[in-house]
Amino acid sequence: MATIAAETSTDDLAPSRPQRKDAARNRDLLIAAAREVFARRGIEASLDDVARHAGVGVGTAYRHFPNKYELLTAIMAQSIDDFVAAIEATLDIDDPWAALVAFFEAGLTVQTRDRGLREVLLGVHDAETMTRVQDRLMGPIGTLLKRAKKAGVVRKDLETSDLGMIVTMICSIADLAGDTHPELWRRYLELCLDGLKPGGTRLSAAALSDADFRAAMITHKQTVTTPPAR
Amino acid sequence: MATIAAETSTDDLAPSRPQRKDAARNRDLLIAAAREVFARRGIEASLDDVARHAGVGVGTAYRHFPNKYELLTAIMAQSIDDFVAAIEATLDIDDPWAALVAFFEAGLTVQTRDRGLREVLLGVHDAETMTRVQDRLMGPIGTLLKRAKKAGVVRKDLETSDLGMIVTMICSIADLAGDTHPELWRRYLELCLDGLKPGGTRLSAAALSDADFRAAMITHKQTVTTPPAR
Amino acid sequence: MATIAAETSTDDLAPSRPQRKDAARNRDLLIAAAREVFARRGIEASLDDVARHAGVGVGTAYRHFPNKYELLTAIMAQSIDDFVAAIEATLDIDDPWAALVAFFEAGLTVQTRDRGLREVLLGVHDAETMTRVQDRLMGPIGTLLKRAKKAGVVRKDLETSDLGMIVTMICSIADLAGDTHPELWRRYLELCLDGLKPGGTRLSAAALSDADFRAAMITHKQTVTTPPAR
Amino acid sequence: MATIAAETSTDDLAPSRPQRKDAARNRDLLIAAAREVFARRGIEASLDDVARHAGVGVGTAYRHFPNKYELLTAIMAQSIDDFVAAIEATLDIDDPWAALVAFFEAGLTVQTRDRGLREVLLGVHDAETMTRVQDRLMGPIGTLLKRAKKAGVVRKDLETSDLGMIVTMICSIADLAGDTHPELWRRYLELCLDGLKPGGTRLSAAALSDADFRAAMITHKQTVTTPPAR
DNA sequence: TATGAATGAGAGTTCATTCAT
DNA sequence: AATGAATGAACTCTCATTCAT
Repeated sequence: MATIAAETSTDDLAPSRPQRKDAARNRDLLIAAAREVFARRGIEASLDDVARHAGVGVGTAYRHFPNKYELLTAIMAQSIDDFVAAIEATLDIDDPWAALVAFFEAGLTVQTRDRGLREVLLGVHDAETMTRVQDRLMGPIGTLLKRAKKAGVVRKDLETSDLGMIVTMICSIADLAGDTHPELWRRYLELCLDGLKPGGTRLSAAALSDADFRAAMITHKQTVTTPPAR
Repeated sequence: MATIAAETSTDDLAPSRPQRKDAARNRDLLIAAAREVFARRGIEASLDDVARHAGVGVGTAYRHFPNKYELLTAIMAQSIDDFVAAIEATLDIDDPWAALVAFFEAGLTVQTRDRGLREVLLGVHDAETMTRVQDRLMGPIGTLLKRAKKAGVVRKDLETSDLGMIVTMICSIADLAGDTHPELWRRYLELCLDGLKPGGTRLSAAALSDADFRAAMITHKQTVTTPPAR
Repeated sequence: MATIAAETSTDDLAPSRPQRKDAARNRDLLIAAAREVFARRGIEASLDDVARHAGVGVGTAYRHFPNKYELLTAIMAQSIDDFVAAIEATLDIDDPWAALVAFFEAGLTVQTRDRGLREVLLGVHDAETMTRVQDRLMGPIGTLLKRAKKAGVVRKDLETSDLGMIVTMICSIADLAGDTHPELWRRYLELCLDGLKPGGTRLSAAALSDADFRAAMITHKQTVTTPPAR
Repeated sequence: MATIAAETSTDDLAPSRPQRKDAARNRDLLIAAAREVFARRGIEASLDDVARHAGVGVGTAYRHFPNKYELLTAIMAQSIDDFVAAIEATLDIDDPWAALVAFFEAGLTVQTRDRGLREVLLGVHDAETMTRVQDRLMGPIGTLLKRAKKAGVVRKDLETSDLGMIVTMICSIADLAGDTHPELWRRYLELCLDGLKPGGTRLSAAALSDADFRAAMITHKQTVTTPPAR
């Protein structure tokens, strides 16, 4: 619900900087292009590609965003807003199992469509973004799981971190077959869901604690994008 | 058991080609070095690094492999050798369920240890090697699955491609937590295994056909470098 | 006294060109900003910085000056105004030696305070402005020198160009120590002054002719940017 | 005498790396090109220019030197060696005044020919190089001055730092007129030398202490080349 | 006329790939 | 056959200059 990213505010009262017409348009073009390019080719795509895709020069990209890293962060802030919003919405579903299923579907629908987002949520991009995402998601996820457990619709040994891990795990289906079979992930979600139901065999490995899970999503690769540079 | 890679043939008599042994040795050195370097730093590591690690010049790498990308493929070939051997070994296990579990464990044990290998498996587009690998794996996997189905220990709607997908999917756990929790993947394997048992809910998405699965592992994303490009 | 730069003329009656005043004001703002920015950061500072400092857009800078380099030249023009005025004032000093000393002090006081100005003086290649400046300076300097020679307070082999060269030369002291020892140049001026007195040894190299001196200050090094380039 | 820079050592005993034929040649080409380009255009010249001048690709430059900064440092080490050697050689001159004159001529002959060297010796490049230069020069310069003073051939109020300042100061003549009148600096050296003789007027500003002088040569500009980067 | 957004060439640097030795 | 030097395209980022508003 809350928005990290932009504020296309009421442009009638304060005419502080009216010029924004074309600039705002280009900014939007850039963001759209970046979203598309990163979604398709991953976050290693070059800014030249993004600019070309937007139909502007590289310099324009650098006028709007101080560097690739910030552009990525800006885009992802939006995508993550959508992501979080979709997940928070599932809290309104009464049936605990349906809510859980909805949670998975929401998360996966968003992530499977966007390779860049997947990479960012795998921690390839930066710690800060990840932390903010986690701050907003761990609560809702915990709630969802608690309710499902209380209702007895999931196995008792399931923990919060498991849900995150499972989403991430199923995401990788999209890396393999996303282009040609964009809905294939549903099959594996359903398979996994069956595994989440009560009555499963004892799990030999413990789940990550919440702290470890958060750390795992952050400490890791991080090779890709230049860090904030100071 | 069978080896794709080396052909340590026996022409020690004709002194005309004394290099043969050295060449094979260099090839192995390179593959070993590549696996180590890529396993640690991912496939973005430079070939110079690999060559240095192998104690040979870059040129030598290019004598053995037309490009980085074929080297990557070759690595996979070797790993897949191990992998295939391990899997073929599971055919000897009488209990169909135990055999299936052994299959997963074999595959995952190999792949979770090697970041580069995982990236290659998710990203390679060398049709030929992939094809060869698949030629060797699809049979055994099919057999494993058929036996499990006949014994009634897995759901009927499971298909061969599912097993490959699931291995790949669980692999991604290692991307997240492999460094700090190297055995965590077992938890999610067990969860998935519970989902494979009979009595699950109907799956809404069809599995990939064998052909599509093979294509999915091949057609693909261009993570590495533009291929030969002319 | 006379001003190259501004022409705050008086057309307040005809409302056809009410901008005239604003334009002149902007020009002055720009020059002031440029001098401050360049004085502090050297002439490598960007025009965006200068414009921001002046509180105008870059475009405005380009309306007033065809390029960075002409702006630099204009700065010099202003400084030279001060410089020339200060120097002309020394013509009123009766004592020929005191007048000469006053000339040096005037020139150096202005130039040692401004890194950008020094860089421009060492590096500008705008023939026209330089020429105009020289037109105004060569006369007074010649007069000063002539009087000093006639009075026998300087060596006979001194020529007009020498005085300019010496000023420029001593300026470089400010590049070295201007920040921490802003008055150090006086020491080297005094040393040089002692060298200008009669009775020195024969000079092995001829002074530049006035024409060559003017050319030397003009023909030149390209520190700034490639000129208009088409 | 001692050499910081290279060691074109005895290539007959240890054939450690024989391949160096072409590589060494290119390295030499690069150094020669760099010296020429930097001497002519200053240290802001681009590595592309240097490489083009050497007839090699940029990549080659980067094979031999990790970055522009190191290339510059390497070149300058050599030039500075020459510089220091030339100056040290003047210690062998018996006549104190002649030695002093020789010192100035040696320093200026080298520096006036090379704009890049001038910039480096003005502190534009890096602190370490400067420090090393100073370590080697302050001693000899002090000796030269002491002898001249004892012999009574220079004014008593002259200090070590003055000699360095004067060289730097006269160097700027080369910035102005070096291209067209490469020997003009001699005129101003002679003028200054006359000013150094005993009997001058009292100097109103104190000389820099040795420490301040060293600091002045270092703390200053430093904007130009990228520092070592960690 | 003033603005500041857009442009694109150019700088430093890396690395897959080629080729002389 | 092996080496490692050479190449050049590509990447990120800056800035003088142009141009639509």
